[in-house]
Amino acid sequence: MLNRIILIGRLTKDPELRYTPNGKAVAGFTLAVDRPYKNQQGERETDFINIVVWGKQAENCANYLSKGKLAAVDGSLRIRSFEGQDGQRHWVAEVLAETVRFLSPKDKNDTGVEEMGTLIDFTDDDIPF
Amino acid sequence: MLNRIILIGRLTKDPELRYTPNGKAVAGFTLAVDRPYKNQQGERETDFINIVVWGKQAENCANYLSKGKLAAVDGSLRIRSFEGQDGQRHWVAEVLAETVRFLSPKDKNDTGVEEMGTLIDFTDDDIPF
Amino acid sequence: MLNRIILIGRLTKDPELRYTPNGKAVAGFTLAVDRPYKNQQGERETDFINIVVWGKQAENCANYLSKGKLAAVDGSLRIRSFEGQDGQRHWVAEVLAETVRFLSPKDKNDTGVEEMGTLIDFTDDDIPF
Amino acid sequence: MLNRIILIGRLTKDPELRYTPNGKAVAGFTLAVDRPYKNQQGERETDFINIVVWGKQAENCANYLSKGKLAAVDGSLRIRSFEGQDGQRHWVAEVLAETVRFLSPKDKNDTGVEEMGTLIDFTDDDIPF
DNA sequence: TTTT
DNA sequence: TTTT
Repeated sequence: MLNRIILIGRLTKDPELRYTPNGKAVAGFTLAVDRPYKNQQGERETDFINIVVWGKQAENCANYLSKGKLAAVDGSLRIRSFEGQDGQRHWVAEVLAETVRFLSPKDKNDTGVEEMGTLIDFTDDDIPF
Repeated sequence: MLNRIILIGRLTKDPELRYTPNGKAVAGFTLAVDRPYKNQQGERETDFINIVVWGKQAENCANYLSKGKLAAVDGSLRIRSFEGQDGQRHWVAEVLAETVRFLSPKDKNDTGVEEMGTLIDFTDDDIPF
Repeated sequence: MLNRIILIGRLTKDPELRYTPNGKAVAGFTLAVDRPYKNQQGERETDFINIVVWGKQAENCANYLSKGKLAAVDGSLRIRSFEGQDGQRHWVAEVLAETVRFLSPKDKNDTGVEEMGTLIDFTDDDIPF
Repeated sequence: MLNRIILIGRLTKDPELRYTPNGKAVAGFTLAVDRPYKNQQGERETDFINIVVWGKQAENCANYLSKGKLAAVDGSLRIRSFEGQDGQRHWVAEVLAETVRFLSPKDKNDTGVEEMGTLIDFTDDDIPF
């Protein structure tokens, strides 16, 4: 019915870019997202969350993101079921990104932010009321 | 850079449906969203938030939503500037809905939920990794 | 850094309520969240997402939610690692709910919505600017 | 019922820090949030969104944020009504921040991210199922 | 200009 | 009353 997730974190590795048989680009990477509080042992914990992104944005991610870079993801949570090597059914969570934003400055002498448009292009007519 | 808002509330009136000169449908309505806590006077407060939705979803809202109905909106916050009747510049906030969900059962003998697809149709190829 | 997820779906079973050794209530349930689009075979898919909620809200969920009821969850995504029965390390995703809203009318003759306050209580002083 | 907004943008000015009569800190600032697409004139538009944040986080914002800095805000949208200088009732939108994240590196030779914990501290007991 |  |  409604499924919306927003994450900010750092890439654990460079993105992996693949193409489907029909030539559509798809990129995958993992985001390390620190929890805001410390646990009972006084240590900060981190969730490692798999991200999948399609099309032009996948190629942009492969070009502009790399290990350690800060990124924001806006998408939805998918629970994918797959057959394990043990013949068992397993589930894996991944975030299907609708939008990815690049939050790390391009280089150390630059405070700018590499940005990426969404692929969805709303028409911005005047509203008649 | 990133602008995402999710609301659940009740319509204060029936939606208004208009068409732009180029024939594009646009609907507007106000959502009454109760705050989760009481204020110092012990009363529950409410935010009245204007929603704008375009295209096929606008027509669906006009058909399926009405005063008092419960709805969820997923979209972005816009601050629109306009010239007041006093010649002054004013600002108004409104939510541009990307998705609207109808949460009120169709009728009293039904617990189902009227649902509306998004207009954006992701392709769901197999992920090659 | 930032981890926010909002879901609307139906419970696949009644919530399970437990207590930790130190007497803290915790409830678990699974939400069936339909995807907004159909897949290539023309069928609607569903994500089954595990929810965990603590404290007073856990007890409210156990009292007011049951199989098939519609609920909204606002929380964060956790990836928990555990030792499988096969001695292997596995990961499971779950949503730690900060807020749960009950969206199903109490009974068929009622269009009202059972609501639950958040546990977090902001003070609502006047803003001095 | 549910009111959640997540924004990433840049401060248009330094934050303003005030204290209520009862000594509670409150900070206000405006976030410039670029829209992801260009309008019909081919220009990128921006929403200027007022943020309010209370308590310890208000003081952290005053200390670590300044004009031009990148920040993420997670909170709720409030529509506040006030008496205009013309005796008229007006409405203003503002975001009550629950969490603010500082996304600009501390200085040019540092890619780190200044971070701020939430004030809300979940207990992280083991989940008994 | 406000809904249950 | 606007940021990069």
